[in-house]
Amino acid sequence: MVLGLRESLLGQRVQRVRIFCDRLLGQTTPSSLRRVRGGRVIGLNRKGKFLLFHLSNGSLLVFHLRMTGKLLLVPSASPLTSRDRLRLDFSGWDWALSFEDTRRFGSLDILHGCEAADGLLSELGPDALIVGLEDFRELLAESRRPVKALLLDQRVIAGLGNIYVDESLHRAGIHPRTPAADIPRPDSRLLHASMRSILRKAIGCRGSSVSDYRDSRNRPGSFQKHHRVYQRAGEPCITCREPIAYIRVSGRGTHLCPACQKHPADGRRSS
DNA sequence: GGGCTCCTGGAT
DNA sequence: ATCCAGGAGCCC
Repeated sequence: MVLGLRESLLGQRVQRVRIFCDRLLGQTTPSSLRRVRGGRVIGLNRKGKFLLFHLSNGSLLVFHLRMTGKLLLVPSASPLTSRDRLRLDFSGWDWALSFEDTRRFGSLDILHGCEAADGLLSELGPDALIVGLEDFRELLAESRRPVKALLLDQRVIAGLGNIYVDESLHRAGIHPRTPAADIPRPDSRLLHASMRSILRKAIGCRGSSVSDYRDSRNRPGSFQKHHRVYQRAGEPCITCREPIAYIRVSGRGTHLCPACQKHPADGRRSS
């Protein structure tokens, strides 16, 4: 998402911001909206699941798409629809940025100057694509929570969601309920590697479109074609043909292969 | 940890 | 009608 937006938006000057959703509006103030106007997009980055628009006037727009959010480039002349939650117009450009979000869980925070370092982003753990193997191992070693819960916790490690956690654990052969600290060194190396390669590949595929995700040019992602467990309950495991199971782990629907991903306690319990 | 909440819509 | 969903914050 960032890559696609960056090539089109970088250098554009914000002409106006319109918000059509009370929830989104509640997160902003009229004065902070005013301060955004006239700023040029000088940087577009990602931090975990947050999208950061740096403007030349010191404003920082922080989007989070949550489950159903989309940032779409639309012709600036295109009429507003009931799906539009926000519209960003740019000076002298025939494209606009539209934020659509069926379930309205998405967010926009507008920060200025030094505020940018506070709150929100400061709580985030290291990005899953940046954290090194040894730091990753330390994060695991410090907790006995189920490894799935740990990987989903953005304060521990930022950027992973339900799909990529399930896929990473499957490829590393780790049961999602394994206490993180119990993961042996060879397995944590595997997990670190699979997490990185899956995220890189998924980004290359422009994400996974389980239902309605679209990139900024309204194209679905294609990584769902490479899912080995997510939404494959009952279908044979790619590696061992065992049917993929569906369970609940720390409140989240979880897909795994019961044969490839053994829980360490299973052996003890059955003997 | 588990459970509930914020929302809307699709599948069954 | 009921269950489920790419997320995450709040409560006990």
